Amino acid sequence: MAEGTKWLDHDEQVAWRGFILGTQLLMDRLDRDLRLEHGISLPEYEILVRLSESPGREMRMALLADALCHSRSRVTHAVARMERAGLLERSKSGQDGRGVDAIMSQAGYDLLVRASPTHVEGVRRHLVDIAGTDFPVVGRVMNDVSDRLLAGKPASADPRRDCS
Amino acid sequence: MAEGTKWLDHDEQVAWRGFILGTQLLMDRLDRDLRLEHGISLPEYEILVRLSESPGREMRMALLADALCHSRSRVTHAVARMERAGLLERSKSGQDGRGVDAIMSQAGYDLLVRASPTHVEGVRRHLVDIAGTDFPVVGRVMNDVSDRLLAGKPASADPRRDCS
DNA sequence: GATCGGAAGTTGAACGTTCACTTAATCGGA
DNA sequence: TCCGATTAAGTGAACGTTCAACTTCCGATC
Repeated sequence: MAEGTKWLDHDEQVAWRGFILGTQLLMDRLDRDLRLEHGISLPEYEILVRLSESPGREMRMALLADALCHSRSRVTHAVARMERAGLLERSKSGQDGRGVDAIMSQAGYDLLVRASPTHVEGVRRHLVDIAGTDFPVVGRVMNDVSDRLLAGKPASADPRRDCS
Repeated sequence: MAEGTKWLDHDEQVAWRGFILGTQLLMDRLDRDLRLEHGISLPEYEILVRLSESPGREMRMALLADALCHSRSRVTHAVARMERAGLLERSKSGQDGRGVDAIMSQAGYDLLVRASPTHVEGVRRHLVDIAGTDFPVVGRVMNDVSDRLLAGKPASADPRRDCS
């Protein structure tokens, strides 16, 4: 124990375990609520959100992957499942012969409209309201954490488009 | 959009997305580091930590599940894999004929000793140091989130032993 | 001292993610 | 213009978690 490692003191330990447990319980809860009430998972919901914010409600697969910080493979599988469920369609992108656009369907948009109150109210009830005036602090810290962990992996060549 | 839902304003939205992305990247990174350097996942590491803190370095399966807030089934599978890997053993508990104890092996303890610097340094570098003086705030918030989400589900009958 | 409800743990299938590999299309110099 | 490198996307197997049974055992009740 006398190596160079600087261990966590008691308070840090309590904070860290609270962090791990809290995030785990929070994400589990948000996921569960979406599944039970709308038959959709949190990752799927996030894909719908990104598509809905993109012009034409469509997005290149790679852009979707970068925005969510998911692997290309993961997005391929997820989009394939969602296409089977009728939430979106795929079509070869015009410009780049390799590219594929994921295009939100009306059913997908309708589902998002129905599901978003569930999600937002969950986020409020289980995090925002509990954090109170400290919520901006938590947000800033976790944004810094993201920035630090993203630095060094330029991900995509497009500036300002990585994991937004 | 004119229902009762109170949507997130711009700053809240930025904070929330930073939170989701930051926790995701952080956990992925800690998991990856443990896997690459020690061939163990973060959930497996957490099991080793709990066992190491328990008297006799052994723990009832249900206690382990409650402490980590994992399902019984999940712990059964994880412990089975770790037993195969020689990190621990299982033996029927004396008192309760239904009970099973997970007992850390010397190899498991040695692995924990080797892996913990990796983990702790990762937590420091990627979260504690970045949060700086705000880290206690983050810890308090996430502990409150945990408490709120645990309230209502007494989990185990043992007071003060739920998901510690 | 039999019976019924519940708790502890396991099992196997289904599902979603990761990983390594493959295919196809584009880009950038020689 | 041709060729090698790179990028976009998909594929299928492996892995870990969830879910719904299921078995075994405890404990309370009458």
